Amino acid sequence: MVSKNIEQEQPPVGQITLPGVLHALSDPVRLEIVLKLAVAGEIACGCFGLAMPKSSLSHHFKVLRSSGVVASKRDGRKWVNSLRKEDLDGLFPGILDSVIAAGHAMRAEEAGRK
Amino acid sequence: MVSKNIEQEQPPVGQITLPGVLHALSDPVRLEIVLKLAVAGEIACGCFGLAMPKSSLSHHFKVLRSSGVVASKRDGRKWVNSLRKEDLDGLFPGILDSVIAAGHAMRAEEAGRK
DNA sequence: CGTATTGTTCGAAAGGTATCGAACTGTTCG
DNA sequence: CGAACAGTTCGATACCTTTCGAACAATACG
Repeated sequence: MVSKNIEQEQPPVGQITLPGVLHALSDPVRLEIVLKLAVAGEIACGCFGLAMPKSSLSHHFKVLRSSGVVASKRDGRKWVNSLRKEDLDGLFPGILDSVIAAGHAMRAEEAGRK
Repeated sequence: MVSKNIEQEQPPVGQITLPGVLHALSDPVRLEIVLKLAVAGEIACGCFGLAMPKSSLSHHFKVLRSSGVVASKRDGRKWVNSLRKEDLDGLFPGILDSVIAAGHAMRAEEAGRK
């Protein structure tokens, strides 16, 4: 039996909902995660520069997975996370791209205002 | 003094945040309100076919206003609500349009599945 | 096998959110 | 003025979220 639970958490395309996705993206920590994934493609959970306990990060990844935004797969002893970009683009064209673009702009502006 | 409180609730463009907007849109009731506003342009609070008490509706409008998604103005004894489309498009290009399009597609699919 | 690594799960505390009924404010109209 | 209307505000309840530490599982490596 291979990593049973996590795969079940990730819904098929037909079960992804618009409010669910928007809710997942509406948390600053999760938005940050999505922005990094958008740039890096695939990252393990621990490789974010976020100052949080592992359990908090794990919670946010669970929300991202169960809403259908992020896919996670085992690779050795890490988990490799990636955006479900094709699924989301097929369901809600343009949303992911515009949120990512706005999120990056937001971060750039925050950095400039420091 | 003219309708003092409500205007203060509506933030200037500089105070609208991406997580705030996404959170406002992530509730099914509020998403429904936004979709109707997108079609109708301007609607009074009571003119939604939503089966809810006035106080619940009022709460959702408050969230929509304080996140910067909706503007409300007095007109006689009604309130006229409208989307802050230009402000949102300026801040987060494409997000509102893609959410509205996805929301309408979602509703159409729900109707077809009845 | 034992240990380190990576992340999950559990339980609890603190705060936020949705929902509702009842009371209230501001506006129009007779 | 007084009644009707449109929506807000208040208080209460129930639920959901975020956050954290501690304990647990799965994998890799010596």
